Amino acid sequence: MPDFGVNKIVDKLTHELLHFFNSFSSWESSVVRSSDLSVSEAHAIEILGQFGQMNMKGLAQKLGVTTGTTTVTVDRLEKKDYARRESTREDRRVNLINLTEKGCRAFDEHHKFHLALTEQMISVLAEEEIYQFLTILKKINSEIF
Amino acid sequence: MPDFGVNKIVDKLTHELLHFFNSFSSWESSVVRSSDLSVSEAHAIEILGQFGQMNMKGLAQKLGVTTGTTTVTVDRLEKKDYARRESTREDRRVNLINLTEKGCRAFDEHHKFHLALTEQMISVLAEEEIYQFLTILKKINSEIF
DNA sequence: TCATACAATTTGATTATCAAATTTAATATA
DNA sequence: TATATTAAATTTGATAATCAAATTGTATGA
Repeated sequence: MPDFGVNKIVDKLTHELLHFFNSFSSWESSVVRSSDLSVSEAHAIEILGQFGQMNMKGLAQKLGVTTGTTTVTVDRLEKKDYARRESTREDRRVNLINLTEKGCRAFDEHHKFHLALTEQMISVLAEEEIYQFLTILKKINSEIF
Repeated sequence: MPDFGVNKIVDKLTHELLHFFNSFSSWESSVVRSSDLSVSEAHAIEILGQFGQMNMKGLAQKLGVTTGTTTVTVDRLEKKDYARRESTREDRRVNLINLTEKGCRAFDEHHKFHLALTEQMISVLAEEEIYQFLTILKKINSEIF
């Protein structure tokens, strides 16, 4: 027997999630377009800044693209001096990708925008909703994504 | 005088938001790649299915891209019979974009994935958190995005 | 009527992406 | 030890996505 109350909330939540995601997406690209970086370059810097150095495969996974695509992106980041490859002794097939100092600065710069957006979100929420939001996102991130 | 309690929660929330957004993003592209549609085509169908027919400019805005890009996307959707342009009598410059029957089916198909994802999210939340999440997203969407 | 504004398209270039093939290195096993 | 297998990264060849700027066709206000 269907529970219409629950079904309705699934629809509503889906709608709000889509709105949220699409808006976040446009916001992100407009922020990036105002910088020296392309969207995929910025995305890679964001991952590297957040998680620290990693190999091509890991970066590709985090970016959700193939390693071929990631090779191209990292090529460009190296050319522009935002990142560099470092080969490891343990396994000479592996390249560890690091942010350069310029890359770290770009990360901080970009991250400030994210912090500002979060502040904006917080400003429209009640005190307890802020903590609820954090709790909810943590649960979803750890158990689903 | 800085409030360290609040600053810390901004950082945490930003971190979780980024994780959430990036995961949602990869999820979306892997869902799309398993279909006949490209990412931008799917995105356009998603907007049209959600909001109904709209003109090129409106669609471009929702997609967060230029009208030139949108023209190309709609060209492809028309070629594949997912959407069609309809010119209006009131203003012959304007094209209203509609989903075809095939386009509507594709939207439903894709939307089912979104509903399933939302169900998954709901399944890890407590009853009251589901409503909190909806309330929070509504506030952010209406007041910020 | 005519200048201005506007919606959409086109143009020309760059960037993003994939799947598949290739290269190079590590590892297991016969 | 030789050799087959697996694995990381790159390259290749093709297509898709995107932008800014120029263009086209239409509306509208002075």
